[in-house]
Amino acid sequence: MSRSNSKTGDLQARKGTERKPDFLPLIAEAFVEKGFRRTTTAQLAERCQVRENELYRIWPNKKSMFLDSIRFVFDHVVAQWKSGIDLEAEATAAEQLIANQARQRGDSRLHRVIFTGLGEVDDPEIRKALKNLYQQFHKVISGYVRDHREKLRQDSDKLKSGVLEFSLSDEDTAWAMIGLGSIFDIQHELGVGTMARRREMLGESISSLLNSTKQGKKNS
Amino acid sequence: MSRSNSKTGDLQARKGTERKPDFLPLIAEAFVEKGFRRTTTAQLAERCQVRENELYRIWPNKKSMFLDSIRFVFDHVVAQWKSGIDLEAEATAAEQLIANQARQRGDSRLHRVIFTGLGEVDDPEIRKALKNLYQQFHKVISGYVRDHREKLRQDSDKLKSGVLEFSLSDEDTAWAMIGLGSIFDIQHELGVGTMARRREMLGESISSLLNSTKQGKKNS
DNA sequence: CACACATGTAAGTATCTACTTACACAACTA
DNA sequence: TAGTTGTGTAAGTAGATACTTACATGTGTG
Repeated sequence: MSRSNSKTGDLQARKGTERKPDFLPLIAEAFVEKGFRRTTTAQLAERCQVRENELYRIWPNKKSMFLDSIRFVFDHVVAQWKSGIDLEAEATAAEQLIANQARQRGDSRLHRVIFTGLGEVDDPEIRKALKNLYQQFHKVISGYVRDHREKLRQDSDKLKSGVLEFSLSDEDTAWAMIGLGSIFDIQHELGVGTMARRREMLGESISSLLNSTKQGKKNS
Repeated sequence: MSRSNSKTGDLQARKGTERKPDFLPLIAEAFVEKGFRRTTTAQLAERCQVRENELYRIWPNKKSMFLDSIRFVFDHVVAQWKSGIDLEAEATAAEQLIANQARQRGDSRLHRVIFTGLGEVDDPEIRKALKNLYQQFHKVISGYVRDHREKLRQDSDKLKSGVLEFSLSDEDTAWAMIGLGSIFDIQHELGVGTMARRREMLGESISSLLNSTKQGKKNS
């Protein structure tokens, strides 16, 4: 009867406060589906198959459940990115990320958490958590952009001399990629266009920004 | 004492149901600041300097106040765009729009309405209104992109033959521009980076997409 | 003036919901 | 066994808030 199995699908596997890791995925899922305001603590308890006060023994209030959920979903998304990238492959990580994004994006529905969170930015803690989330995303993606362009530069050196200079900095490019992902999510959420067209838009626009060089730009 | 002055700052200028155009800007402003859920009908009434039931004589419920506000803000933003564009100027409308965006964006805070609205997309009416809003934005911007590129093509013909072919379709470019605007708003909202850097990111990335041609793209 | 009707004021209601409290029961410890 | 501590159940509370109702006060029209 004592707990010995450390992880199962059984919600009774762990006891009391230790069950936080069991509950968090369920709670995060609820927030992802409904957002912060529209998710009630009663619903959260029901998903976890406990009473509300069990949750309040773990978290002090609903907001901290939400903050934990933001972090959880972020970790989940980044892990998903990394699992889809083969470092041995000939395509750069950035290229693989684009290809995967166009395929997977919309599954995680991270944006639901983010958008409803953005409606609560008056709260400094939520604001801070979201800012942190974006900055971490940006850091990861910037790294991919840098590596990608490094490789482009090396390939270019072999053919002709002259250093490649890109239109946008790696950092700006990374931000732009995040923005393009956002509009993809919004289109998806609202049912604008078809999935095929959204994918094309995402893939083409990102690779255009990734690869556009100053030489390649218009005259004047 | 009777109403004769049709438009003043005075909220008593019009009477009853006719005062909708007086109230709507104030209501829209409230939603822009706080979003849908966090704005209470009591606050709306206070802003309009009437009791709540006055508002309920005009609108059947809070949601339809929100729907009207979405349309109002959209009109406001598009009017602002157009007022900033000089059709006689040598720069294309798209170029002027970019320059103006980098300067003005963040004033309207349209995104607040949109983001909190995106948290309510379960509601079919709100979903529809937002979808419509995005599609109208897209239509306007697509037109700017088309005109801009038309001019580029004409200029190009004079110098050298060979038709310019752009990396992205006009439509995809327009969507991408909207996405880049979104991330600008998000950065602004969260206080990520400085305004100068955000502006640079927005301006550079948009003009890169606007002007990037297939010839200009990488080899292979 | 008298009547109909629109508008303003104020109080109320029903519902929702985050969070709490009271308490029974079981397990471990002395 | 007795006490303490942790866990589960159920009910409750206090506050917020969308929306309503009752009624007083004009206001225009015959």
